[in-house]
Amino acid sequence: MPRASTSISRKQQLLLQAAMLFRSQGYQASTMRHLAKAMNMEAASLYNHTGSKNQLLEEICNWVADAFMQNMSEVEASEVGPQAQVEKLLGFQLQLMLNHFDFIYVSNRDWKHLEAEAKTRYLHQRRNYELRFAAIMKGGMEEGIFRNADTSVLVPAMLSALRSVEYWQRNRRGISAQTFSNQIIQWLMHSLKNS
Amino acid sequence: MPRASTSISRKQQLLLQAAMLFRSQGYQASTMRHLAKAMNMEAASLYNHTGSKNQLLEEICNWVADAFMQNMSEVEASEVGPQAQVEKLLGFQLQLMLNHFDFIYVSNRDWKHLEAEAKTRYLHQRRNYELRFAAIMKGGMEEGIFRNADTSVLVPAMLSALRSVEYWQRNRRGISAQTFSNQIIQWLMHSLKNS
DNA sequence: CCTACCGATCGGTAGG
DNA sequence: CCTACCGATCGGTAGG
Repeated sequence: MPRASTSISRKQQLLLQAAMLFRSQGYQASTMRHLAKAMNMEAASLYNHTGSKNQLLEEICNWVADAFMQNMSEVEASEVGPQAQVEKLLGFQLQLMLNHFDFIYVSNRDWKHLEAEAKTRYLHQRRNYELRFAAIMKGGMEEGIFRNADTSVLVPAMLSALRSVEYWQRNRRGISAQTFSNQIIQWLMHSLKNS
Repeated sequence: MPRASTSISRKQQLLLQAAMLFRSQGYQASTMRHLAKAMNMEAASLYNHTGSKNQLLEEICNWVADAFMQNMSEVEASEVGPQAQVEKLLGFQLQLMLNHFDFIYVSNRDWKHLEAEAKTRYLHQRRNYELRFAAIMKGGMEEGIFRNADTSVLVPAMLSALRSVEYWQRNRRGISAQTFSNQIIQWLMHSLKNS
């Protein structure tokens, strides 16, 4: 949840640093002492800004889930055809993954360490996102715009394909983020074509 | 490295249990005491079968990397066209992912916890696999069989798409592993078509 | 925001 | 393969 401008609150800094640390070391391997160092304070002082290490993870996952759901709602509200909706959705998701890589990476990998209720909520939102994505796809198939396929296979496969941003981030090949994003979208949209 | 038949050695059992535990809890969150329980022994006794917890991870990742490389070599040796080679490669990889899910999942997520040399070796093998995959793809593009694309984007995207087996494993939808595999391959091969 | 500190747990060893 | 145990480190609290 980075703000564009100045005056970022201490709490926001903490969340940013936590996401960065969790991404590079993994949630379990990340220690509050290490996080404290990144914040230039003692470990004990962190507890003035968060209730626990797990709460930081929860806030990261919640932020990501909310962002996904907001994108979905915005796309559904747009009065365009299935093809444009899917393209818009993929674009939104890629922008999210590129601009907030640490957050998405951590939520994707470390949601298993959420506590029971938070984990259930997270998984429900994920499932909901997939179902609404599948609904758009099905609409497009019925209109004959997309080739027929089992959306319970195709949608997860498409979403997984987007995770190749992880490859791109690790060793940014010559191309820009925007070019990368465009090529992925172009390939995926082509893969749906009916011809 | 599960054997099909009986008389599986104690060491193999340990590796299997470790992979299962690491997958469900993550490497860092998995304790030797928990692993010992799964093996019906005390934690100290595990050290008669392995040098350390990290060695177990290393053996898991090595086994996976070797399996990938063997598949690639077998495909390269086959005297068929690019289209059949890619299809074969995808089939091999999916079978591997479906039959040895724990091993692949752990190596995909927890290789970061390998020690320096092992990590370097692992990443080199991964990179090598991707490059050889890309070479096959380029061959197909030059022959006009595949539509042109930047393989440094396309190959990681295809490999990422295969990771949707994780979705399938989590909540096996009505379809069988073989049907799932066929549908993914069909979709990916279609996405490469030049028309 | 810090000093001081604790109870729990971890990977691993000694010695049999 | 077990009992006994250790040094290190962890998340978190007390009290200011």
